[in-house]
Amino acid sequence: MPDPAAVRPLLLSWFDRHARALPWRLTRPDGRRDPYRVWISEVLLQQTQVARGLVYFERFLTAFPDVERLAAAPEEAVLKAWEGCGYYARARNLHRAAREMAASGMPTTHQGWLALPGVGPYTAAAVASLAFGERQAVMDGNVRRVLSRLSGVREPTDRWAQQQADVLLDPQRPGDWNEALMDLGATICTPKSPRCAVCPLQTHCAAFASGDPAQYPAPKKRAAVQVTVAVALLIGDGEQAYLEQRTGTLLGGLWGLPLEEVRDVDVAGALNRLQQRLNATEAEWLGVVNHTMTHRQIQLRVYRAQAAKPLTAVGGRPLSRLDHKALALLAAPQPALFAG
DNA sequence: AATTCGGGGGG
DNA sequence: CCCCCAGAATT
Repeated sequence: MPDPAAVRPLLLSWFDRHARALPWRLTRPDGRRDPYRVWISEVLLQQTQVARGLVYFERFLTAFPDVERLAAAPEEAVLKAWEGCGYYARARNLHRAAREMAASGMPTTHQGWLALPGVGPYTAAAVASLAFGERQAVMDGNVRRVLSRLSGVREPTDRWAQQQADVLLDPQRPGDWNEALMDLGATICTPKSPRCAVCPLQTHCAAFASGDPAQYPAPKKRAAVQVTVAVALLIGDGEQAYLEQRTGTLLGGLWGLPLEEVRDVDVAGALNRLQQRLNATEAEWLGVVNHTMTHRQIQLRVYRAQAAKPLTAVGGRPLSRLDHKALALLAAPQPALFAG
């Protein structure tokens, strides 16, 4: 653990010159960030890179400029704005939280924010410090890596990292300190090939002294990828189709083609269940779609059939990438061969 | 403490 | 192919 009194001015003066200009860092007259923008951006950036977050932030704020309009919108419109961004529980929780705020007011404290759905220790500390000036230290992937390196601790626990962050937090500029630590992690103290030569904390860093800073922290263990095979039925075409709203934790809230999971390698059985459920005609083979997610590999076998079901415009519903790929089997023209 | 939840960037 | 990303909720 480096000396906080020595490290704070070094990092903050670096931050004063090199802070990233980001749209959610718009500063209000009182010097603090706008809580709505901070909240939306923090949720958007959970497990999502900044470059990608920028695009969705723009989209989301155009659709829902303030918490009142977010609360007034139907959940499906919120998911539509979030479409393609992943971890859709974030969008559903954002919507629920907005409705709580519309009814009871926006919290102004760390504890108050923590009580909202989709707001955990990281997001509560970020909003409390950036928008309300509260002394709360954020601990995200960047901070964890920086702290691991400064102290030379290869396997930091969440508890350890949070305690380190709490002690290091600059009590005079808690919001700036938090952003500074994250900016350092994102632009200098990167996971691979950190740019130690230009790091303001180089002389205080145990990992730099070790000669191989990239070895800190040790990589996390990952769960095995689960392989899933499913059958989907396309009724309609690539633009007007019969869609169902998914429930449960996987892609919950999004819409997509009706599907049945294949068990015991019995594709025909799954297809039969699907046809019976929808009272559909004999199915025609369309093609296969492979979709990889972090922890799951889905092979979707897509068929086309006729059934007396209402068709809806695909573009008006929030769909996952998986379903967009399946619909593209029919919407896309056959790849042309070059002749001569 | 370990899993689960998307999708893409970058080595 | 691999790890990682301004994490949170559930088990």
